[in-house]
Amino acid sequence: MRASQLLIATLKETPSDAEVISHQLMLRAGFIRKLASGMYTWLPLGLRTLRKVERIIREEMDKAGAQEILMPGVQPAELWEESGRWEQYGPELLRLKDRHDRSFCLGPTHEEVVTDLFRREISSYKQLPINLYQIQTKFRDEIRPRFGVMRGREFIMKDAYSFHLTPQSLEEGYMVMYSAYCNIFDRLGLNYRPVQADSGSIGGNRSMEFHVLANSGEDLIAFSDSSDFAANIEMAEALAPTDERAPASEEMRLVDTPNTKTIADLVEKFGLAIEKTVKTLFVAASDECEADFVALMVRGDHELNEIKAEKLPQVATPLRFATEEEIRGFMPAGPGSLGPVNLPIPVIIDRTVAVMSDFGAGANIEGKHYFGINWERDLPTPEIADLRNIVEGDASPDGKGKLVIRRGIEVGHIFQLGNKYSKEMNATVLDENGKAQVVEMGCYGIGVTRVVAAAIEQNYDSKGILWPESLAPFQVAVVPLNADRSEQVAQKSEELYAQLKQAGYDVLLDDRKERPGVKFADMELIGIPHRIVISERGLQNGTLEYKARRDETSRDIPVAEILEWLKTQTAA
RNA sequence: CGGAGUGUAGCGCAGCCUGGUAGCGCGUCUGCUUUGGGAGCAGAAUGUCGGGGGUUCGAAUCCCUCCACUCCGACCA
Repeated sequence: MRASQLLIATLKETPSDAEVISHQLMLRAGFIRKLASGMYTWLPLGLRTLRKVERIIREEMDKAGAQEILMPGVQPAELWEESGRWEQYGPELLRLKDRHDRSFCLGPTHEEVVTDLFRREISSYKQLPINLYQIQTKFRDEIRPRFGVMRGREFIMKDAYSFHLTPQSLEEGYMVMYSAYCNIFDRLGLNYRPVQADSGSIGGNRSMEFHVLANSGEDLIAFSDSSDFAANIEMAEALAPTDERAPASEEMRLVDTPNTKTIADLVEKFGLAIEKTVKTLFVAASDECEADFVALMVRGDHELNEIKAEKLPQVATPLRFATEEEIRGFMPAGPGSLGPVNLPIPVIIDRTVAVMSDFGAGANIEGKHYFGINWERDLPTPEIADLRNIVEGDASPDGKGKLVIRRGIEVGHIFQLGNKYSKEMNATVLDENGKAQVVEMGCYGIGVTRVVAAAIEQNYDSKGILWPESLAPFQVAVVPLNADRSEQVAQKSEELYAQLKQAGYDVLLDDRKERPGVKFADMELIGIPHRIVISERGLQNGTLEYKARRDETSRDIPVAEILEWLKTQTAA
């Protein structure tokens, strides 16, 4: 490709609304432009990188035995009503009507469509297992799009769906996808980790996320410092403390605590150690609970984990916190003065709370707290559960080592859905006895556009992007200096350009009439991994100048050896 | 959805408080010079000051309203 025929829309200044580095660099390097909040146009350079990501994904999916299809971006409401998600999905699902007033949505995912396809086309167990995938534009009306293409509303996703006769077959298919994903992220040159994850709104059983490690990541991941355990913080189990509960040493006493609404206030005004305080949170109860609300308690310095809380049978799904009004409706105190003593509703305490002694909590009397509370002595120990988010330094749930917390960008997610959709939508095949069997499903996603941003978050310097070889829009930049004044330079650069193309390289010839500084700066900003400079000065000595994007300095290579040299560099 | 903020040339911004002919830097165009790290000089083009309404002799500036975008929050009792 000739630079003179390429839209190189680089920017010197950083657009003011770009927060994270990948967003800034994608704008500056001329990869994307914003059309509306969370929606971007991909410019030629950006599209080249996007296509490289897609190609790697396609190759590995095909190698793993999946078949590519393409489903519509707009989907009929009927399918979503059938699966129950028309009701469930909420405002993130962008709904629209056609001229006949029929309801549709912009597809945020394609379980319904693919399941419908399956039940129409596949009827025998002999056709299983099967894995169908597509690379498609999705639309999710995110509450708050941000960070450029990292959390856009419109984005490209590779989504695959597998169908199996038995859970064992599903497990096998899942593991095939697991290794395909590892191959994909290896080839993309990313520093990533597979982590145990919650299956979220899509539903189902086993699930793993693939995270690219980066400080700008929106997810928190917990790793063991001495095993390969890794889990999303939402999922990581907080083990019960190994310490026994210390014996009571204080009397329980009622203390006046006016205007003390928060744990921080309590710690500050009354000198209570934060580890000696508990938070009491009221959440809506499920139908199987007699009361309207349930009280959940975690230690003052811990956070409630909503996903864990939601899984408790007594707690309503989705989790909903009681409003102050609701609390005052049946309690003589408001939030800020709540605690376990004399509570008229069921109480569930975190494992850590269960081993606390001599602790402080609201007295359920406005403006008063009890200090020196002890389980069993002052009140019976309530039901105990794992309720909190893990914190750095907690014991690893696999019993090996301590947990470290890092940030990650979720770029892939694999699930075992089981029969959630196949059952609702009656996707069955005949088994060898001629009986209809509901199939088992798996689903496997990769955020294609997000991968591009994530790669930049991991690979940049003060001058611009440092593309991994496999993602760069071009592998090699051929940069002639002052070719318009030197016939020799012009000729040699054309010759080298042709040779490199011939040799199979993705090469950009910077034939623009620009000064050297401009060319260097652009090529570095864009992040092309290899640069060959052709100058009159060099040619007089019979050399070209080679510099890898990550190198500090360049080196002169004899003209005749440049192809051989480049081969050694790109192989590495 | 709650809170805060922004909207002025392609990009980055000043001007607004205190109403009076719309500015700066970068970019773009022309010419000359320059030519190994985002050039210099000279000249030029470019604006519904987000939209609508109001106040006023006069509105980018004050008031009302709508829109768009950004940030923070949306369990921390």
